[in-house]
Amino acid sequence: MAGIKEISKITGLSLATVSRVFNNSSLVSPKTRAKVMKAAASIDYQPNIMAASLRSGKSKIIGVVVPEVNNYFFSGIINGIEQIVSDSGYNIIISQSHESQEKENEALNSFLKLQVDGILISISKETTDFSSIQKIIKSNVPVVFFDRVPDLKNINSVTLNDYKGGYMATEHLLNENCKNLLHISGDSKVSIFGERQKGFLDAILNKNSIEYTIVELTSSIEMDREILKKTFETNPKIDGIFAYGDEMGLHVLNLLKELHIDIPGKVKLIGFGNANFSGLTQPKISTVDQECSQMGELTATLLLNTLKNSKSGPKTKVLSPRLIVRESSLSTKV
Amino acid sequence: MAGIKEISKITGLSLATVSRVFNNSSLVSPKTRAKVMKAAASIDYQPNIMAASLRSGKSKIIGVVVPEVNNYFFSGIINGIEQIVSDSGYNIIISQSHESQEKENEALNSFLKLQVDGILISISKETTDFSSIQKIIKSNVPVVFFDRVPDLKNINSVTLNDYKGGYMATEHLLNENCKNLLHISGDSKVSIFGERQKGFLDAILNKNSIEYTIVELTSSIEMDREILKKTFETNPKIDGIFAYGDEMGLHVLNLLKELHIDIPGKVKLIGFGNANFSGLTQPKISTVDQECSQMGELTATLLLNTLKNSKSGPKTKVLSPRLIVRESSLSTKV
DNA sequence: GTGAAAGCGCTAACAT
DNA sequence: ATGTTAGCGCTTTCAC
Repeated sequence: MAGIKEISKITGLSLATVSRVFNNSSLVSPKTRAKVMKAAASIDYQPNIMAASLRSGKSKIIGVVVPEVNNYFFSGIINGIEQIVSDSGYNIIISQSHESQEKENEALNSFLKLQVDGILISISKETTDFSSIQKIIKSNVPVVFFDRVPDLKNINSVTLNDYKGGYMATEHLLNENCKNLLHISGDSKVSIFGERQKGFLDAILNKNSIEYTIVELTSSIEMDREILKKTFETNPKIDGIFAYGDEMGLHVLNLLKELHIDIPGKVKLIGFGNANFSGLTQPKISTVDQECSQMGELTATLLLNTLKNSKSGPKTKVLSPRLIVRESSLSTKV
Repeated sequence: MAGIKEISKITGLSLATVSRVFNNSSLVSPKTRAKVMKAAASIDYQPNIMAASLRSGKSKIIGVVVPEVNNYFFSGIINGIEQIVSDSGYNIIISQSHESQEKENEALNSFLKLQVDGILISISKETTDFSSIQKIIKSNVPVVFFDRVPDLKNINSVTLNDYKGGYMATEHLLNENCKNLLHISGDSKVSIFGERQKGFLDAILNKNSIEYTIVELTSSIEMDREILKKTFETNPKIDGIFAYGDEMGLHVLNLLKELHIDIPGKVKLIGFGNANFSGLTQPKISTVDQECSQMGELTATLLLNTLKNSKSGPKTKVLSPRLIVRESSLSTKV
């Protein structure tokens, strides 16, 4: 591995000067800079980040923890992050928690050992013990939470207004003349699902003659199907469904087809998340967009700013969701 | 940041001894080891990987480059890799090329600067210039290619037998009595798509009275739809379609529904990749499974072995695909 | 089984 | 504008 020493030898300049060239210090003459760059090219020089980090205390690495990478929403966020971070000289490293508290802690520890300069994280559904997270915060590594945030004070966060999203989705069903709603909720202890549920309830509040059911599904899809089947049998008057996610929406679509219940004829359906397949189903699933790319960009920007002006106090940003009306929730075919 | 020095101070032992404890050197007495561990726990010690790497020349980091992370296949591979690597003490860092040669090179360079111990990569569709890759290989960082491999000699690789997959898919359509086949191909210059196409052609070879068409789609989905529409108009006798991927299969499904052509009644369809949504469509899409998890595991194992026995010569592994028959290709409804 | 000391490649005072 | 030098936190001979 050819290093800075080699370049110093070739050019006859000191290590310091060579180093300065690569750190864009203004205190180098153009001639010297050119000479160094030429030598660097000739030996195919790659700066050793490890050494630089060790000395400077800055690794130029940002750690990102997401529950799952194979997910339209999170991968959209990652793309947003990459976009912002790419020309700032930082590298990002991605870890998946696979919705496990343990793996999340492992990832966080790895990041610490790697001396990352900052951490971006959306916590797992399972995470209820925030001690690891608080350890990180105390260790003075800046953290920005996105989408799924822990219930802690004084943290940086970028979230979606899930309450509003739930409200909008429900309101849309009501506008389409649904009278008997079903909300298929995720685990309401997870912040985002709880908020969507609240939005659902508040949209119905004060509306007359609207009935509703809520089922909270947290198990396997096979079990969920059975529960839903029972729900439809018990409650055949259901004419509007708000599913907490598009994937669940797709399952509902298939289940109702099996039960020979027409969507949107008999029952209207709306999902959440604007997954890539939601516009490709039959009928196309109405949904709520989560502005993932924007969320990624904001999250990264927030961290980058914190990295610049060390102490600026915790910042919070809440994005507004966007209703996307497609075929599954419309009485009039499009 | 509490370091090894701190522990040395607390325990009264030398730096060397403390270091040995964390490196599982056998030359430490159990008593000493216990004392060190206790001290480490008391100050919440995290080893500094940067410093260790710098000194030892081993970063314990493996870099992974994939075209896209939001993709059932690649994320499956990543999971496979994680599984193998997790209890080996290595960290993995993931970069996306987004199918761009330039971003791929950037990722590779970042890895080099980070002094990764090894690289796992599936090259982008765009990559035709292998100079960056050859640079890495020459730099003695072990590389294992998976799925999409460059046309180079003496490389480690784990691939799917895409030829066989194409053959199987086509044979299946023939067995279902299709007489006029359409193969929707990806860019045949990309190794995997070229192989699938060859498999398609060979399966038809020597079969009597089978007609076929191949369209190679490499542009946007809107353009692709137009091309396909024309193809069906020009060639109304098509009764079997082999699409190079499940996403394209889904598009075909929707397009044919618009054109009021029944699947599988009038036309049989098979995709490739076993994407997560392919079993959730109406009808469910028949496909070819790529054994992604197994591929990830093998890829990681191959690298880990190379990392152990430095020079063992390039290894090559080819996996067999698995036919998954669902509704879209069956005459008899399931 | 343990310790002393050199040094990995680079940066950042400080000096010139 | 350039050079000298100390040292980041750890590993690793070599000595005892």
